[in-house]
Amino acid sequence: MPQNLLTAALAQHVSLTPEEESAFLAICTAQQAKKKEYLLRTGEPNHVLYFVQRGCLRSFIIDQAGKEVNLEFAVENYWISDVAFNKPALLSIQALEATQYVQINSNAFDQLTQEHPVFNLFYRKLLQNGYFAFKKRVLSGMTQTAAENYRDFLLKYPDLGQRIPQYHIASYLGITPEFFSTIKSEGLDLYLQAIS
Amino acid sequence: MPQNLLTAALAQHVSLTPEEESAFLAICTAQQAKKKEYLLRTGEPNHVLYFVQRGCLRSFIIDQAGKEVNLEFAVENYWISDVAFNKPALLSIQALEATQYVQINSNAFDQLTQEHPVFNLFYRKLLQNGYFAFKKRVLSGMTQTAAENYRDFLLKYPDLGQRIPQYHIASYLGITPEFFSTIKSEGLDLYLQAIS
DNA sequence: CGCGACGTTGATTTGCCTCAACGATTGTGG
DNA sequence: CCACAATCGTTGAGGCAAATCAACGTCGCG
Repeated sequence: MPQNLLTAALAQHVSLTPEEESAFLAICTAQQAKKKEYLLRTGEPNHVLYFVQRGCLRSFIIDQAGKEVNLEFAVENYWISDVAFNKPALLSIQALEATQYVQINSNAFDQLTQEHPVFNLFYRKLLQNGYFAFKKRVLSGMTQTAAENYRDFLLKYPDLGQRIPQYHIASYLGITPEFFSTIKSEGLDLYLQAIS
Repeated sequence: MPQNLLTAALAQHVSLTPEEESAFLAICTAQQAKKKEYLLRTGEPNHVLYFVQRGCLRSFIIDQAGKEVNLEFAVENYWISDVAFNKPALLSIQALEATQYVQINSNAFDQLTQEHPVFNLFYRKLLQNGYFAFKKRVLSGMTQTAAENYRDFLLKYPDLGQRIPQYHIASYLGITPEFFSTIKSEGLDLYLQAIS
């Protein structure tokens, strides 16, 4: 199992003894998904946390009009999951590229935290980061224009624009592919700003 | 100290022994704020979690254009805080009515979790609920019209519209007071739908 | 009583969407 | 290995949602 990325991601949040680290790795299972493969579908029972080692996953819903709306992308070194465990999933999760990932069962993780309380802190930090990111995104959605949100996207996912279809990015930004196309052609300057 | 609401809010998430409950109450301090009083300002050190017993708090930022943008309201029985502890605050928190609340220091809470691990679970649930709510709000922002978001607001805060100035609600919805006024006059039917 | 804060209304403008058409690229079966 | 279809990105015309700006009425409060 290629554990380097995963253990590095752990170390980013908490420092672990070798025992703790191996107890954690014991509840992880390495998986791979082909392009377009579903890991989870809305309504299915949901009790898994995903960590991407290579490739790209997306989470999305289908809105009232029947359109897919992308909520998040998870590329290398990202965690992704539905919103609440042990309930029917709100989101669907799908691979956009051939993807190597690790999955962690939430019940096994709960057990792990009882034996090794340090993982409470780890999970808390994970949650706080996600919470923080989405609070900021709500604010961005209220205060910024689509072109500015695109600039933020470029900073967060520098190379993803070259890896997946553009309409997925448009959907993530909450705009149509047509308007996204317009933004890009008008706003090359924004890109230059972003990478400078 | 009026503890009934607070202990009920705890019991909603975890079941506690009398010892655990009193250990929790020991780190809570009851406070009150006058209308318009600030509990926290952007940039200040931030290490407090708030629970509202009576009245109303709001969290907001000032955007690039200098306008206040409301992120959340906390009325009776709501928790509210900035996004990350022990960092300069991103948000400001202000009372919109005379407010009774309880504040909990995050460091004291950390200590509490070490003595009583059950509070890890409590905090985790609090975080998950908040995370969940904001993920849904990002999606709502992308898929719904302002009138539909207003309907959601009415369901979440049934009487708040009668308690605070309308422009605060407009700001929370991400629209101008003028357009909010238009929505309301056109969309009384939406309200009737919402309460039915 | 008078002033300032608040809500409303209307005219105009902007951001973004819908629909339609059209190249370019990809991939797949023959 | 080619031909054709499907997928994808782009462009343009027209339309709707919401913003901006300005003016005005109302109310609560000093």
